[in-house]
Amino acid sequence: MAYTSPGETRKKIYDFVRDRILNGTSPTTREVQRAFGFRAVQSARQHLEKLVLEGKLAKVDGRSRGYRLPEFGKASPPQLVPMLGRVQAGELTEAMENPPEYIMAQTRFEDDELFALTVEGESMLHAGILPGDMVIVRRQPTASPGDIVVALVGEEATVKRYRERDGRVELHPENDAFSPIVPREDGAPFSLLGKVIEVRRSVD
Amino acid sequence: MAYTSPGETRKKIYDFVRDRILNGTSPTTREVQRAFGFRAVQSARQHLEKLVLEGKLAKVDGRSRGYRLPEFGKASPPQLVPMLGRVQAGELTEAMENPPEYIMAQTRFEDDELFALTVEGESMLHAGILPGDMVIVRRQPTASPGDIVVALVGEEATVKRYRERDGRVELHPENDAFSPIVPREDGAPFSLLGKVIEVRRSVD
DNA sequence: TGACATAATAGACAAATGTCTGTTTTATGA
DNA sequence: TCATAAAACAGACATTTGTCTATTATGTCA
Repeated sequence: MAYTSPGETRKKIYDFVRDRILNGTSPTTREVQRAFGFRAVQSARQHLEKLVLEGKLAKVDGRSRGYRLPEFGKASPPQLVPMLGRVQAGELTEAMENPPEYIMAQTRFEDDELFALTVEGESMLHAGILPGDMVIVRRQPTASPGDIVVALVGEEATVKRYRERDGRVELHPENDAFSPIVPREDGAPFSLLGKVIEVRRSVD
Repeated sequence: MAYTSPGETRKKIYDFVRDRILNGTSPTTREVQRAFGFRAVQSARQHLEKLVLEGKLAKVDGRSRGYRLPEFGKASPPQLVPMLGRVQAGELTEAMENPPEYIMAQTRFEDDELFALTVEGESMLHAGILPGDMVIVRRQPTASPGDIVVALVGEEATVKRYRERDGRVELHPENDAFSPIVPREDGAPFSLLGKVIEVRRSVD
């Protein structure tokens, strides 16, 4: 390969490795070598090792494809959260047959505690949750007053704010056009599915 | 390893591989072998290849650490978006010295077009953007009416809705307690930084 | 120009890794 | 109980891959 000014090739190599890592697998030393047309492995290796010294890359010594993005070390690892299109009564069984869509998230909870839903209706408008928003939910059988929760009311899953009045559970919308849901009083039994821990909206 | 009922070990191997991939690197055949105490490489290999046949895993033949999550193939690859704490006037120079924090996103835009901000103030309350929300922004010098944009007004970055009236640009809040920002009229020059393409809120 | 750091090349070795063929053991269901 | 499929084991080979030592070429800067 032609000689380049110091740091010039280095930046390109960093971009290359970064892209490869984000796309699934860290490259090997020789893959970098070939990608840049080096005639010696050591050329690629020197650049990679220096990127590690500079802190731009991290590395697990000795392991093949051992280069990583240092950011991954600090943050919690990415999680795949299944998008549940329709919520079935009772159990929240994700349809494993037709492989569900996943979104990436980084939370402090376990993978299998999480699922995601698309919000329908405007009942939580005042809480900043709009129709079409995606909510990431942590499955839990109970909640604290003030939590925004997902509950199964009849056949439908709804997002509401969890309240307690006189020791009784109430699900409050955040929109004056809607009324609170109170158990027994209106005959609609509901079960708590979980607590909303994140809201996402694409305004693409 | 002791013999287990069909499919029992398979599920555990899938979970193991999935975890390893999400944590940075796909395992090798022999790493799976050791992790499960197989005395033969082929034992691990058989399970892995069957997981590929079942569609649970994807694979790049011949390459070391070639197993992947099939979801990655369908969706756009994850991107690292830098979180900009403070926005400096003029250029949005991300402080590369102190390595910035990153969040993961999946958009249809290029990596280097994106950055993220934390929203301050309640001027976009009615658009479902609350104080503390994180917005992912695509750098672009222009916008279309109706877009939610990030603009630099004086020294501060604000989120507003982009409007045009009589051929003049206006930045509208979505909260009656705030007033629109009109260039020249109130002497505050502003420059468009980009368009908000995603809103995220942690209600952890 | 000359000194020095960086970039690139050369060749090699041990270990890791993907892959293969064949055999043995166990679970499962008719 | 028997046939069948699945699970686990054995041993091996060709590449790939990380790593190393030494040398040559080029850019940078005084």
